[in-house]
Amino acid sequence: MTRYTDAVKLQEKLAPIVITKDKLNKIQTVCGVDVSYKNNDAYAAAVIIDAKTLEVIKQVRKKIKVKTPYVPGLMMLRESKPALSAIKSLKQDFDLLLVDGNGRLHPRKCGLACYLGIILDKPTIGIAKSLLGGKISGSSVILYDEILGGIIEKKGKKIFVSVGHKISLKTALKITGSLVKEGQWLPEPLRLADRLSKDRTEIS
DNA sequence: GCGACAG
DNA sequence: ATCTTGTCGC
Repeated sequence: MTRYTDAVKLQEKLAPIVITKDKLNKIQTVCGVDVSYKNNDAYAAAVIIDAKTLEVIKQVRKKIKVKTPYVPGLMMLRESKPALSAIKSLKQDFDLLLVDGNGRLHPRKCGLACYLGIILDKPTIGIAKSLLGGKISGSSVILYDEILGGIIEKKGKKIFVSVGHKISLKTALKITGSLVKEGQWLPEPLRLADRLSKDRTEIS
């Protein structure tokens, strides 16, 4: 029994637990999380912004050792620990989580965003910058005869939005769109977390 | 068997 | 994701 097989079974077990309906209160703060790599180190960044002004409220950076390689469909094995570490380091609550990776738009309908959403029990949205699977039909992505993702295009580039947890695809698309600043491609929480995760300054 | 494949 | 120079475009 490999680690990969266990991960696949976990995804199959969690997929039915994902809540795809709106179970959220007023969204005042949004947290974005992203991870970048350098050698065997993961640099995770989490940023909380005000959903209305898009101004940063709090941000944190975390350096973690990682051995697990990236395997398509099993990104949770490589990124969940660093991501959770950064989010916990914030020591501050938020209303919605934006993850750099897919939610239900995944071979087993359980991408990294679903995993983190369930673990944290938070409304969560998955945002992927490229397609992992599925067919594009208009502004939707269809996988297994089911619409599992939506598309938002800015600056000629697309982002693939899907449900992470406790939110509907419709609401996820609406909120994600409202978080994209004029002239930008990615929603603010992720654009900032992405930039911060690439900061290689020594972490004290 | 072959190709595709979030970050 | 990361490796990498110059180069095209606003």
